[in-house]
Amino acid sequence: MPELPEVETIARQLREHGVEGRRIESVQVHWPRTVAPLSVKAFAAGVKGATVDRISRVGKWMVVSLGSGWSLLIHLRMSGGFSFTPSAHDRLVLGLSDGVNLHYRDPRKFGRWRLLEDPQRILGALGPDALSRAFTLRGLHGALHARRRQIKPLLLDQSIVAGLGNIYVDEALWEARIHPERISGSLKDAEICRLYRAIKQVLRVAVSNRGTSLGVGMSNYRDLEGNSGGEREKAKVYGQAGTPCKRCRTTLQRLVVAQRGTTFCPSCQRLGPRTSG
DNA sequence: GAAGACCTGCTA
DNA sequence: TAGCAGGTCTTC
Repeated sequence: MPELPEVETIARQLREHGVEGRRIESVQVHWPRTVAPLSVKAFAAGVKGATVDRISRVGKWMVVSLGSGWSLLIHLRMSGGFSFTPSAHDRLVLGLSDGVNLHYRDPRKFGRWRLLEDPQRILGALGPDALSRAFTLRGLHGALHARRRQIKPLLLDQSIVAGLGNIYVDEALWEARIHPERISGSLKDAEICRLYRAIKQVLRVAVSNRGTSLGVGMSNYRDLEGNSGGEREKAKVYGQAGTPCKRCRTTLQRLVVAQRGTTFCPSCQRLGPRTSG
């Protein structure tokens, strides 16, 4: 489910709901793999009694800094989410001070909670966060020209830039008019510039819309208020194969790039030089 | 790189 | 019933 904008939305809502400052009084783990490689016992022992100091986000990781000096790093993967009320797929429940229960649900059980003394052990492997100042045009240019890889899988690689997933890569490439299979090292300066701006813009708009919802297949993204997000309606290409391109009216096409479903405009996003016109 | 593994739920 | 899904990790 979540890419950068959804994780950002959830982190903000946890803060707005006053989770920061609360003490974790109880821990229930219903799906032990969620906290692997720690045992449920070790995980609970490390978390119980700690205070939630700060909730932030790096890439797709939610970072919960604890009063103990340790950090809880939460990755929602495909279907993780939070609620203050129980639901069918609760995998972990934190009992907070003042009787608040924070329920982590995750139907597909891919999500992971890591308890670490040094969060850099995980965050250090990430590239710059796509919405941070550390992600620069120069840096993107260098990363693209340093390799010869298809641009889409490169942008999905969290060690290059952190936060993009399948939806926003397709959206950004459409916005920048770049074919998803273009080789990174072949992109011209003007294209890289368009791409850089498109990534920032697409993510900023999505954050201001409080994240996205799939609608196709599993529409289980819900923010803490139970809203499904508004970005879906505004997707320019994701999930829109077969409909006209919003820029040129050409029918959007679907293909598979690096094993990921991909939608693009065959007219706006060309692989090679135009053969005519 | 590519394919499989990890999982469940929804749609065709 | 098969096939697909917003993500990563491991193993060829």
